[in-house]
Amino acid sequence: MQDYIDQLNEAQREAVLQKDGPMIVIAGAGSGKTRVLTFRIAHLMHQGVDPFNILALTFTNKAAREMKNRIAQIVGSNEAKNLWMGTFHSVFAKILRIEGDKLGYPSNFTIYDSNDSQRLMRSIIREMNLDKDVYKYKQILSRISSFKNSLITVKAYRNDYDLQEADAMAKRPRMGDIYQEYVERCFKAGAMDFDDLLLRTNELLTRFPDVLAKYQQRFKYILVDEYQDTNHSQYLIVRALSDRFQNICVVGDDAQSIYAFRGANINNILNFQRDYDEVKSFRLEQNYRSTNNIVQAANSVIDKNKTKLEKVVWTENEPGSKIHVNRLMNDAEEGRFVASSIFEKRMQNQSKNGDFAVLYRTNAQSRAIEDALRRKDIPYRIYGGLSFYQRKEIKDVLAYLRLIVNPKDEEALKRVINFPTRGIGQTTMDKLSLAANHYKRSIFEIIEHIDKLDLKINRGTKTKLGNFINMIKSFQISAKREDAFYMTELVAKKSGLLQEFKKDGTPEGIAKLENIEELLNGVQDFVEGQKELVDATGSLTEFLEDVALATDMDKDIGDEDRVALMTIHLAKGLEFPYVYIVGLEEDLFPSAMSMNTRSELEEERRLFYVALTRAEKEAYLTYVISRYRWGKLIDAEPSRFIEEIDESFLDFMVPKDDYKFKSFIDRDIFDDDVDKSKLRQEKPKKATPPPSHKPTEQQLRKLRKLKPEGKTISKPAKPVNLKAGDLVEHERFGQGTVIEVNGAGIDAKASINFNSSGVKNLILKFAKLKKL
DNA sequence: GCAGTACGGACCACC
DNA sequence: TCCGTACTGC
Repeated sequence: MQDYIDQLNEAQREAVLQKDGPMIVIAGAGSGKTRVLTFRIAHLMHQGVDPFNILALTFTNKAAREMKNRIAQIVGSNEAKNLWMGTFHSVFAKILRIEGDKLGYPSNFTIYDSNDSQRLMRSIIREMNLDKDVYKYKQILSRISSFKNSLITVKAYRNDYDLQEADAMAKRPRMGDIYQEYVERCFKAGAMDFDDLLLRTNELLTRFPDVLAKYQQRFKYILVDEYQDTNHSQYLIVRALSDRFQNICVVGDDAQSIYAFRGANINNILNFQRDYDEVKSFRLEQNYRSTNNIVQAANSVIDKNKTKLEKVVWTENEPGSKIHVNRLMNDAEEGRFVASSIFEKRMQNQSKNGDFAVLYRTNAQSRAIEDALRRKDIPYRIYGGLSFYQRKEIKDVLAYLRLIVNPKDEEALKRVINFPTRGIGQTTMDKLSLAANHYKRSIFEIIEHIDKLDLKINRGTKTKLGNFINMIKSFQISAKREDAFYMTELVAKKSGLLQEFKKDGTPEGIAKLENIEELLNGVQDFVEGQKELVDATGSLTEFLEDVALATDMDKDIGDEDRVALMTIHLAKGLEFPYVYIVGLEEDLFPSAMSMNTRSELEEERRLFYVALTRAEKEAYLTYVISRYRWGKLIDAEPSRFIEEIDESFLDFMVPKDDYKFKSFIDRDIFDDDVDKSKLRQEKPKKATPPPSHKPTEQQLRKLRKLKPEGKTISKPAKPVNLKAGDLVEHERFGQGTVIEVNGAGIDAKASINFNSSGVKNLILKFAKLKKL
């Protein structure tokens, strides 16, 4: 252990050695925060603290897994596996499975993901006959989410005149009724949404002092990572649990707080010292990750924020190259620039693809980058966006599995009762829903007792319903003895899902089949992993919980050597030698929706700070003159964030004079209460004049490929012109020869003989073919 | 009950 | 541009 401690710098060592009492570690970007956390936990165990008494809450499951592995290397895996370590959501989901019956929940409760919540909310609004343009389901849900995160229950809402008044003013007087209905429907379905996992934990700890005492006693030492991103609900859980022993260690960086939009409260970290007595505070300010240029550039940006803890990040690393800034004509050009830059760097420096990351503000931006990388044959991997588990076909399989575990799960039932089609349509479902609400039972139960009820459903339909229920019940019997893998395979086959996707021979259908196959592989891995554990069996229940709380960040970057494409939010906590931050334009980054108030803008700036500090060696910033958004080409202006970086750290790849910055800095921005509409008027709206710089040879080459007017640039046509005999390559099928082409334009189809998989008919519009 | 199609809104980030 | 929903005709 001493060996490990000797590796630390002074600030890190002090934080590791401090054993008891409340403490806060303010950890600058790249300052070895994870190291401190791991060593601290290992050190606690070394001093005789039982791992069973340590609770460590991380931001992602992956972070927990990695930390556990590292601790295992120090103290041995037998000890490490008894640690309570995971995200808030996963740790408290486990506790709720044990204690949830006290709140009236079954131990096999379903976890609704945001998709389920949205579907449920849409049907509630429909059933209540409300105007869907006024009661926008997403807005309603986000309001309910913020209620839950602030521990405002339905009852509390009903007692809060101000809240109700606010909703009435927003022309949504039925907010309270919707909230109530939503909560009741979730409860009736035996389901918790993400916010419930925290809210119900709070309820559990407040209403049952003995339960609170039990977990206070168990978690003698509590550590919270990324404390700046905790919301009020999480804050209260941590406070309650740490109240007895006060051995609470929080780690975070206020400069990297980027989740205010989902209720994270930066004040949790800013006020920590006020919340506990005699707080020991530690600052990790030496950056080991990035070059000095990057560290200083990032500092110069974050300096513009007013709300922050004092902290100076510094480094002993070499200055390194300046941050490159480039302007491109449009998003396609931007993609091409990034791709060729990666291509060149890879050659020059003998770097791997995995050394590069392209970061963007919104998922929609990935497409142009993707196209360009594909054209240059640079392997890449997109993180986030539609994650694997969000895909339709996967959600369908999962819905069957969920229904087996919890037949009350209404969203799962609605999803699959008529898919594949079984002749159970909307009319029947409406009748069943109505009855379910009336009798306060689940739809599943209503169908079970359908013969005793008079629901005006004809005989044929009743039989179809009965068959469905019987199928699920037979699955349930198998699930009692079989593991998750067996069950998934059984369901995929017996439900008719596989046949459904098999029968349409389109590339999409094939892709779906492949995804289901991938799901099966995933389940198998999971089951094997679980069976090695003492307290797990690889059951369906375990698998579903794992899936429900899995996030895009949990996927291992792994050993595959690919360029990483992801949003900045997803990149938090990661690092790459070369980082490209694209789309640095006003209204995109900072986002148009985050310019209303100073605090929103400061969050965007922190986001930019996070992006910049991911880079170890070099960072590239790009922006474009016009960009496709909402299917239209629109003018863009460079982001104020570029201008906010001290110029001495920048290398402008096109002459600086040509950057059309608006002066944001001179004008002291605005106060939080300024109305957005006024700002809009203030802002001079002008068409961006065409650039008047003397183009470099490189620029000229690019421009020649474009039509003279920026506005008329069209995206390169996707379908490749093919004729019989052409040699082509397909993403999935590999190389092949064109046999014949039918039709023209977007309807064109081709028969292609692939070397590995034989003849396929492809619709060229969809097929991602490359002519060789 | 279902398949095909027209239409309007989404694009901010996520456990 | 893409997606989900509503509408239409069988």
